[in-house]
Amino acid sequence: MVVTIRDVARATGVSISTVSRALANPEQVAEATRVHVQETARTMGYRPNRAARGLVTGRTGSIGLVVPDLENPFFGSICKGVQARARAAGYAVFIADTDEDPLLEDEVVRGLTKQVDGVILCSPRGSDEAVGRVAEDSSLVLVNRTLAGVPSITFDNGGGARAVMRHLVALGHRTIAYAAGPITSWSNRERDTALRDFAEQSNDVELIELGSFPPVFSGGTQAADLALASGATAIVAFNDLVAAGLVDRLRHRGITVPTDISVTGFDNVPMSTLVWPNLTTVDFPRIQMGRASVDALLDTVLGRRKEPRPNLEIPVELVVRQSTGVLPASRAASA
Amino acid sequence: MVVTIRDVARATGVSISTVSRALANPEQVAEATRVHVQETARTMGYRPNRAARGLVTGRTGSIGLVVPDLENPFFGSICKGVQARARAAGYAVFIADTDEDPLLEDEVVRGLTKQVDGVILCSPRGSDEAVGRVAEDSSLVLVNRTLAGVPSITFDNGGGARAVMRHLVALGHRTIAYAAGPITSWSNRERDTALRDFAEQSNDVELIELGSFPPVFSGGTQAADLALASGATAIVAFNDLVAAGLVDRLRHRGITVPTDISVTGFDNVPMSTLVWPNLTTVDFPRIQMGRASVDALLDTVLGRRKEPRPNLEIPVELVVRQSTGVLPASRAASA
DNA sequence: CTGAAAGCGCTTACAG
DNA sequence: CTGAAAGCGCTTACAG
Repeated sequence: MVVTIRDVARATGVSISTVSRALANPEQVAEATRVHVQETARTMGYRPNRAARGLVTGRTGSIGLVVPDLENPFFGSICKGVQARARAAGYAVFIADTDEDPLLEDEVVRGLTKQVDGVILCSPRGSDEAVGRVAEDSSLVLVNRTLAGVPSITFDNGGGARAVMRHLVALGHRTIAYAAGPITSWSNRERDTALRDFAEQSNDVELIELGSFPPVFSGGTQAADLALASGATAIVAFNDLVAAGLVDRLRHRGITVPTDISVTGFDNVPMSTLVWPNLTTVDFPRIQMGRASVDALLDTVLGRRKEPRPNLEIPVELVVRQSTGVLPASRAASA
Repeated sequence: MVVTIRDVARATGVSISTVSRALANPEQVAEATRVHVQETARTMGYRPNRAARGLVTGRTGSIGLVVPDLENPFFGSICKGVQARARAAGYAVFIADTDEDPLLEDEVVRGLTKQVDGVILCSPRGSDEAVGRVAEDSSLVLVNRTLAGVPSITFDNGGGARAVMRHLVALGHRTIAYAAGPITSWSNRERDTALRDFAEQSNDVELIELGSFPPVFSGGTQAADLALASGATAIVAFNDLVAAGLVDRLRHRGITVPTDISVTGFDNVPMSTLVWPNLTTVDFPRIQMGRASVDALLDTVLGRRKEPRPNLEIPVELVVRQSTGVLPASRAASA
């Protein structure tokens, strides 16, 4: 039922070697033969068996993509970018969801490594040691984190955090709270450090660290009361979900955003324009990151690049919407 | 660098046949040999090359998953379910995003079919003919749509629609509007039919069809003004995004949900609890659907089931939240 | 420019 | 219970 190279050879009257060449290295075959073979292959619906090809070439034509949670739209977008670019390059994509479990991640990557030419790993949780070990026996590109000696792509978290601070300061805010994400999160550390450095370098801005919260809606609910008690006039949330939780809890406490207090997020997930007020946030071009990670992987897999390219940082952009406003006059004195 | 069955055979002092058996069919090998081989294989970090195995067995150990849009959380959840169940069954998952393009879908499925044992196809857009043709030369399971002779899994859209109607009628509503989704959408047709049938069978309920809208936030924005003009006291939206757009536009028009008018969605996406008021909606257990689709595929691929199982319908559940309320007294007369 | 042959890493009748 | 051999569908030196 399924047509093989042998069927095409028989139908064309040439050897399987010639069929193989006509399809994979057309320039090695006489024009007449080439055309005939290609034509026949197409009408017969022949598609080379990739597994068989991979066995001899050592290339599978597939890449692996490992993400912590497919349900999270952040990773969904990355998948989309990876998928699109991989297809354009003729690669198929294996996907694996690690459920935020570092052990599962390790197991999954190892299971995948034989079946693919390289792996794109979105691993916010795994330890440096675990990731480093994996990098030894497979071509790896890290997304959203760095590790010495391993190519990676990250967003410019620091730049985003500074843009947020500049924006809030321009609106008159001087006492700013940060509702941090998981301490194990690389993104969180980058943002936190940039926020703190910014505050230290401007002598009249105070940064209040509210603590670490789950990176979800209820994390924001928790953080809201602490933020109010802290006396901050603006709250920087670890991400949009936390920001949404903050806004919701503040409303229940009778506080209006942005009239009474300003709130910002990170990520610019679609939801950020669905809550009211629309969230001021930092846009992370996730599809672009997905595409870039495929390029980086193919660079190393195909040996297209001689000098190692340790990390590529993707610029991000502040998106100002309705959740930030000028410092309320009544609070100006407290600053 | 990579360890093959030959390396294990050499290290163990047996033939590669025995190594193969000890690993794949342990009961065919003497206990002592089996233990020794298994032990050695493990310490050497041997993993059978799936491509090579597939070449001889005719089974790839992989399945394909084709979705219209990975960025859409609805499909992200399905992916997650598919992924989890596939891994549990020892299968790897190829993923493909068709960008809502029926032509690309066809091409992608054909490209995949050689590399996998079967395909799970989430294809709300492709024509019956196109899908039928694909079904001929690959093991297929359809998600969220049916087609004669092809196994499929769907949600009980009709049951969900009826539950919504019963709920609204119990709250006193008699004039109910439907903001429909794309007319090409199978889910939309199912919901629409059930809503209409329900209205026809109860002699005092009127269903007003507002027309077809894009299944996104702005679709709801469009529908809101039509709904208001229609005189309906409750609006059933095609999905949660449309419902969110409706609520938002109604607020801008000075209408309060649910005091003045009730709104419901479908899907129960995470966002439905982030908008205010939280949406009354119909929960679709998407992860469960992902898992069920893998089971259905393996049933046919592995021939585990003799009689064909044409369609499995997954029950759904009404989730009552804050966007629906009793019919306002001022409007009771108009019903 | 083309074909015969070897071989990629495995599984599985077939003998013993 | 175990091994030698054939073969899955391809690619690629090696001859010609």
